[in-house]
Amino acid sequence: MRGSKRPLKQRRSPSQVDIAREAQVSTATVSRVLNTPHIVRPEVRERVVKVMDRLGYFPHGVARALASNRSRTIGVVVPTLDNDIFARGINALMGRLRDSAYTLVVASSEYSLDAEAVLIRRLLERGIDGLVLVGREHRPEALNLLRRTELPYVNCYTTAREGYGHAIGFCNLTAAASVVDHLLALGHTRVGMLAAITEDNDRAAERFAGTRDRLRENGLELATKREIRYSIDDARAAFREILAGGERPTALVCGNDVIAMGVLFEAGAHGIRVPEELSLVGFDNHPMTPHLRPSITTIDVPAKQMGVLAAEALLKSLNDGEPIRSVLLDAPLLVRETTAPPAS
Amino acid sequence: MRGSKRPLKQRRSPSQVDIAREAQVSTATVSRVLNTPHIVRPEVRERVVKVMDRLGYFPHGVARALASNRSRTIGVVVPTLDNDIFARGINALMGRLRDSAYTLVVASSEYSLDAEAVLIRRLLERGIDGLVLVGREHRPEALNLLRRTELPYVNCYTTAREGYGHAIGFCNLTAAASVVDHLLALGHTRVGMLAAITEDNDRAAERFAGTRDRLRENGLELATKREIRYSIDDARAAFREILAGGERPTALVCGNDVIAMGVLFEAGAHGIRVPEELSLVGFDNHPMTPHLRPSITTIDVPAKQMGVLAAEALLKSLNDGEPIRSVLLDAPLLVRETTAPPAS
DNA sequence: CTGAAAGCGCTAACAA
DNA sequence: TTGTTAGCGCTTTCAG
Repeated sequence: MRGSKRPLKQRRSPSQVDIAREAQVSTATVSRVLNTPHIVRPEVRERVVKVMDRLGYFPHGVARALASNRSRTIGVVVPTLDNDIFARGINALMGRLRDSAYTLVVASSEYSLDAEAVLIRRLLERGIDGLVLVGREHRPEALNLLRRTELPYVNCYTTAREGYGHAIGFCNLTAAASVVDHLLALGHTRVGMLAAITEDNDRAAERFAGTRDRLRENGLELATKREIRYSIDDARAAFREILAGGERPTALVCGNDVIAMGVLFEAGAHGIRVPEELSLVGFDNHPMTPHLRPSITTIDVPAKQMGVLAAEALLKSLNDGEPIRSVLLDAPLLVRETTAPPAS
Repeated sequence: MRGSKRPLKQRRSPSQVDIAREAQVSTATVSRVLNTPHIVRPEVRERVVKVMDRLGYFPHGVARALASNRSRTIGVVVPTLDNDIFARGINALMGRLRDSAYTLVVASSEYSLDAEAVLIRRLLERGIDGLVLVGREHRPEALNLLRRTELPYVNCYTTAREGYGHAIGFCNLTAAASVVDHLLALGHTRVGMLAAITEDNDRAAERFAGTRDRLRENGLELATKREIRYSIDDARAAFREILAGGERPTALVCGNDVIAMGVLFEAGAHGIRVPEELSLVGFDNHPMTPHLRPSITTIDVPAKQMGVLAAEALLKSLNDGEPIRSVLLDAPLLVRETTAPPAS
């Protein structure tokens, strides 16, 4: 419902009509001064600009968007901003858009694909020229909407896949595999995983699948597995459970660095030495991970780069009609101090 | 004059005209079904809704905004999303707005008030119904624009002050004072500060001023002071300098938790025991601080609460015409393990 | 290079 | 309860 009681008749700024009258030109000319100043006679242009300044004019973006069918706005839907990896990505995206005078509408789905679909629709209604999403899996309603409107959009934090739209990101499967390779090379055979919730989260699901499958390729099964939220406390609790269950592996792959930190802290509280008694790997390269003692071995996720490239792909598509192309970025393993050969 | 029949752009969805024709009603009725369904005869309403579904209609928010003079969009300008405290605040703000079907436009100023002014103007042009800012100090151009347009806005992370607009936040001055009180009570007399850059940052400036002034009230001067960016590396480097300069205080007040963590890590690298040889206090209650060993004594900044309250204040102002009121929240000191009496 | 005029899709008075 | 009719402020043909 629209709960408006009062008309809220705030006059934001003079209109082009006012400028036109004052500067003795047509509104079309005022519009030209704004959009294509080079085709206006300098003398006239200056007169108009002067009037604009004097009257404190600023363009009415909404009317502009309606008339031109371009809002100069990009939308982005992320699971949450509380996850550093998304905050970083958006900050980069935003920075790039700022330079091009585009604005950014942000929405968070809290890791629900249903919520994401609702938000995508809402953004579409509001009028966006392009859209950035996280992951490649989205609800069919949302995809239909995107197809019908032919809105340029790009999936991030994932890879392109037949029928899933373009992606500017990295491969969680191969990243997880490289984590396993590293652990196997160190001699680990009892490898467990503290994954993030995989429902509605294809990135988490691939980190899990990549880990499990690479182990299988080497004749191993996950020694233990749990799905938890991205929270230090949940990670600590889960690790406590693992300890209580006596199922402690020699190495633990964590769904992301926050989980890895939780385990690291909890291990410390139990006097379990990392990496001597337990190896730990995270994902994301959280800014804290290199500074902790021991520093955390992790996958370096190119959040900033994804943000910038997504912005540029969208801008090029919008401004130059250049088709969006998928980009597969590197997400290298950063071997640090939480991984070592297993004891004994 | 009727131009060529070739539409420049493909339509995003059928328009109300299409729905009206198909459902045998006027566009006004279609609009009513959308905005005030209860005043439309159920029979008609259902017919219209059915046609909307069949044709895949969704409202054109831009046109709606132009006609109604409300965009159902809130804007927010923060220094950066890379700072956890702002990411958290925005996430809460966003969550609250999502529930009310408002969208959020986010912009980052990278701690520049000039950039902030440009962004505020840009948001205003794009059409927002309300605005959330960080801090109380803003460029006069921006303030004039806000005044002229009578846009409802609220300053966060700060307090209200005569002539500075409404604020929903906490007091950095008294927070800093409480930090000093705590240190003095422990017996510290050589207190230093690693502040954040205070230029264009009234929050950082007040944290510094609050610390300095409370010390003075107790007949003490800052033992050492530096201004650095919010970065672990910069904090570590700055602390290294302090050590090299031989000016080491017994307690260090840090501009925020990231800085405190940097100092904590660097101290660890130098074998300096915290809190035995050095007490440390941060600001923000970063999610990591309670888990580190030693856990960091800090000011608990109510980021989430500010986000939610700011959203609610704006929504109430927009929907019910309720005036915005300033709110002063608590930012209590959380005494943890990095503070102890100085080694005598 | 400039002006006239037709809308963009919707809401909001006012009638009926 | 519903329809009619103006616009909202701007861009965009088309003519000149």
